[in-house]
Amino acid sequence: MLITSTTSSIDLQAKLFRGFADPSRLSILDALHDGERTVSDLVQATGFTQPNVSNHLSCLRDCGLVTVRQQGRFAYYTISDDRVAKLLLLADELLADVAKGVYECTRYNVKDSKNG
Amino acid sequence: MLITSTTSSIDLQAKLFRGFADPSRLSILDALHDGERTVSDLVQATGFTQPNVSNHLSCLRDCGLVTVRQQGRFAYYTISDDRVAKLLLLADELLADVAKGVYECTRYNVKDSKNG
DNA sequence: ATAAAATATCATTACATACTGATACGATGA
DNA sequence: TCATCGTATCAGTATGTAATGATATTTTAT
Repeated sequence: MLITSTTSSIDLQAKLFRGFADPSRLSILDALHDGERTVSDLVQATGFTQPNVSNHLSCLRDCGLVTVRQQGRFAYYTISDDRVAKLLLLADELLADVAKGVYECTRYNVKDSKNG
Repeated sequence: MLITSTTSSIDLQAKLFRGFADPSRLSILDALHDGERTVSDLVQATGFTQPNVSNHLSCLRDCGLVTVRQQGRFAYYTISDDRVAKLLLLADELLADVAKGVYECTRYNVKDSKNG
């Protein structure tokens, strides 16, 4: 594979950010903030359906943002890297100043993560 | 508006990350890294069409990630906040370790930002 | 006044992806 | 062995959004 198009750093970055660009996944990451949780824990914490949670987890796992520890029929998920939490924190800080603009931005409409 | 559903912090965060979750917008932000640029500059730097660049810029502007300075018929765009660059840098660092997983993640397929 | 340049906006189209319901799989306990 | 639990996977659907081409708007130059 010589002349093939290498996936640029920018494309990977975009893909990484997509991992964070969904309220469901953010809710899950938020629920993982205090330590490892089973899928059922996360289902209960978020109110999402179990397949939905599992799908998002598999996405986050593939991207290396969370890791799994299998124990019996339970799967314990954890945030894999401190920088994930760091990134979320930095985003929150930035948001504190630009929240109004983000809120009013009509380009994309994120549906409410709660009371769907 | 009393009983209305307040947009949660998580929804806003997701929306903010969406601003970064697109290769075109990242390319534009990347091109803005060294200072302010006109729309034409960005069109040339990225190879995207002018309406496309303008659309993304208006999105980034609404979200407060870039600011504009009008001068004659030119519009000079700048990254508005240091933390935007900081966030991108942190993402790059994280990516250095999880890139393989992100690359192999099949959940979403970001199309190549170059050679479209 | 006219033409050209720089930018913004609009409608349309095509595609990506989040969600759901059904189901399969593996592990545990009776 | 059988039933149940926890989790993963799949196909189908609906929706959101990025890109395009056309056009409007404002500014500068001749």
